[in-house]
Amino acid sequence: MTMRITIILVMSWAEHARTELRRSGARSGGAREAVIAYLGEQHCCVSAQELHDGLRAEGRTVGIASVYRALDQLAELHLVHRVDLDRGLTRYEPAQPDGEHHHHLVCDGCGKVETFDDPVLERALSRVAGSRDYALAAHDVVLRGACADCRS
Amino acid sequence: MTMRITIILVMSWAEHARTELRRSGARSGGAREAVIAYLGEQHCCVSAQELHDGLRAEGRTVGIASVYRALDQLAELHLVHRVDLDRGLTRYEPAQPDGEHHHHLVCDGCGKVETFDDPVLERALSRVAGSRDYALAAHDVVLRGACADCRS
DNA sequence: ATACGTGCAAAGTATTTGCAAACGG
DNA sequence: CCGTTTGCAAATACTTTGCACGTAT
Repeated sequence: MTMRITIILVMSWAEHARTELRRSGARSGGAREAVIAYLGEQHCCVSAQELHDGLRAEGRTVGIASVYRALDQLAELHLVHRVDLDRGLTRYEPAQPDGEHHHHLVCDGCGKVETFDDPVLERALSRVAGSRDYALAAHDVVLRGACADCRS
Repeated sequence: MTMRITIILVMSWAEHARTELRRSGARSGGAREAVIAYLGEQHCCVSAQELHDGLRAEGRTVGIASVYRALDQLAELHLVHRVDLDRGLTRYEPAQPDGEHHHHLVCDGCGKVETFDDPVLERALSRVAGSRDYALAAHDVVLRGACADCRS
């Protein structure tokens, strides 16, 4: 008789981020920990200001400079993606360790942000990068238009 | 006997922009004219500062505020596209009247910017927008990576 | 003539940096 | 202890706005 035991190791993004930070030689501190905890609960991108305000609303007061420093550090380790949806405002979202990601669809009317992913799109992007001999590190795709509600 | 005369009207982007501005009810002035002339000579996107410096180098001194105002107005009429390649810095490029456009490939190493366009990519984007019932107004695609030179 | 265009300076917004104090390993 | 992290304030970078004056139509 054979028994097969499968252990599924589920590590949340926040845990993953803490692990990678430790591995990179960083110490831990309250401000960055708060940023990680907050980001881990987001399903889509947030701006530094939103993050700052969100933490304040939870009672954790963190200097805005520390928010930016934490985000920089996380981006450096590829733990967050920077997303530019509005000009002049950077948004950040947790990056999945397995490279899984999505893109954004923004409604010009109501500002609503939806996400999507599309294998054909991804293949087209890889093909373009390959044909120009670029080692692709990141890619951003933003679609803008009027959603069904805003058109009716 | 029938004679068919085909007149191919080639209008430069700058001429087209002037025409559209006039049609929109705008008057003409030195600052905006300098911006249009400068943009018309660009093959790819430039920032407001680059444009301002470029004009100054040519001896045409234009207030930076007028540069921004001209760019806003041109963007409003869809005569220029705004392009975000770096966070916190908007670039502008002439928009072809026929909707023809390209996307950008940025080298993380040397900062070089190349352009590309790809029909498969465009179709994939249209399909995504359609499936979500969005009337697509614009789309931005930026690929980032290391170019062949920077990898060797 | 009258609104639009322009330049300057001031204000605004997002982000970064200098520095001294607090803190973690 | 010693180097990292943090908060504050000041600095920076880019862009917008207020206002007085010039200019095109």
